[in-house]
Amino acid sequence: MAQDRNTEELIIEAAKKIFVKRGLAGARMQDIADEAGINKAMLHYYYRSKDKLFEIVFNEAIGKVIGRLGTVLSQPMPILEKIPAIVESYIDGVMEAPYLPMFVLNEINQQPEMFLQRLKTQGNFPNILLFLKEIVEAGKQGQIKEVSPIQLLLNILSLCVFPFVARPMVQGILQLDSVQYNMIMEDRKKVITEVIFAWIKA
Amino acid sequence: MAQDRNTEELIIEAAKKIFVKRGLAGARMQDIADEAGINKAMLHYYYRSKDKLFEIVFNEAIGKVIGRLGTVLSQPMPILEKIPAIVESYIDGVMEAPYLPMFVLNEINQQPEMFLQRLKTQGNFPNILLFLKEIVEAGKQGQIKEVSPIQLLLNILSLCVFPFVARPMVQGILQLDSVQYNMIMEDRKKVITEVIFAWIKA
DNA sequence: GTCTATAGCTGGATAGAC
DNA sequence: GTCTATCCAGCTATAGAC
Repeated sequence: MAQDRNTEELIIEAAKKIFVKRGLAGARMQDIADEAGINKAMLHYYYRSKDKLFEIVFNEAIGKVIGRLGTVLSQPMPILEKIPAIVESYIDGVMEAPYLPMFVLNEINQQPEMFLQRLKTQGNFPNILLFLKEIVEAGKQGQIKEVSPIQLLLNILSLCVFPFVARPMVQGILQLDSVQYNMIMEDRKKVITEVIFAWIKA
Repeated sequence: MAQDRNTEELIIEAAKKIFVKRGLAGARMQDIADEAGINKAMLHYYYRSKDKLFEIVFNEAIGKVIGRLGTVLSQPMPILEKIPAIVESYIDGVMEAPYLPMFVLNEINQQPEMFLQRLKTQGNFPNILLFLKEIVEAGKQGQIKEVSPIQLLLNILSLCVFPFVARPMVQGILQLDSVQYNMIMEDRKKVITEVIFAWIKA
C-alpha cells in the first residue's frame, strides 16, 4: 500500500486509474474514493468537484502523450538517426501506460473545446512544428526523399500508436494472448523504422 | 425530416447519432428521444432498456467497421492490386462515418467481454485470417518481400484508421481547418499505398 | 483532516390515461 | 402506439460532528 504518501497524491493516483479506465462520463467518484482507500467527501474537500479533478488528470495525461512526443521530436540528431529514436522511445513510453492514448484521444473527441483552450494557454507545441521544418529541410538537402512532412508525421504516429488503441480488438480477432501481442509490439519498433525508411530513403 | 419513416427506425437513427457521439456512459435517453422527435417512454416501449438499444447500435457499428474490412480484404485480386483497393475503399468508407472507428474502439476497450462474446457467436472473421495466409503465400512466391503478415495488416490498418481517430487532436496541434484536413485525408490514399509498397516490394 | 449522514438532482424505467 | 406524470436508484456535492 501507499499509505505513507499524502492524501492529495493518493487521490490523484486513484483518479488517474479510474478516469483512464472509464472516461469522464463513466467514472464514479465512489470508485475513485474506494481506489484511494478514503472517503468520498475527501475528494471534494481536496478537489472541489469531479470536473476539477478530471481536468487535473486529463491535463497531465495530455502532457505525457503529447509532451513526450514533443521532447523526442526535438532531440538534436540527424533525421535518419532521429526517426528510429522517436519510434523506440515513443513505443516504450506508451507501453508503460498503454491505455493513455485511447483515453486522451477519446476525451479530446468528447470535448474538443477544452483541448483547444489548453492549446492556446500553453503554446502550440513548437517542437512539433519545428520537426516538420526539419523534414522539409532534409528533403531539400537530399538526405531523404521530399515528402509531405505532415504525412510523415501522421505515418509515424499512426504506426506507433494505433496498435495500442486497437489492441483489444486486434487481439480478439486474431486470437492472440497478451504474451504474443507484447512480442508483436516489441517487433514493431524495427518494423516501423523499416517501413518509414523504405518510404523516405533518397 | 424523416417523419414518414416508422418510429422504430427513427429511434435507431437517433440512437446511433447520440451513442456514437457520446458513448454508452455519456449518452442520455432524453437526448435520443429529442433527436428522434418523440417521447422518452417510446424508447423503452420499443427497445426495453438503454443497454438493449445500445447493443443494437454497437453491433451494427462493429459490422460496418470490421465487416467492411473483411469484405474488402477478401476481394479476389492479386495482392499488389488488392492493397491499393483496400486502402481506397476503406478510407472512403471511414470518411462517410468518421466517428465510427473511435466509437467502436472505445467501447471495445470499455467492455472487451461483450466484444469477445460477439466474436464467438458470429465467427472470427475468417476473411481476415485468409488475407494473412495470402500475404505469406505472396511472399513465398516472390511477388512481395517476405514480411510478417500481422505486421502488414497492422500497418495498413494503422495508416488508414488512426488519422480519423486522432483527427481533433492533430487538427488542433497543427492548426488545420477542416478543408485542409480533408485534403490531407484524400492525399493519404496515395501516400499509404506508396509507403506499404516501398516496404514490401520484392 | 477525516468521517457519517443526507440533501438535491439527474436519468433510466414504469404506470396509466388516451 | 403515444403521451404525461411519476417513481426510484444512483450520483455529485455539502453539512456538520469529531
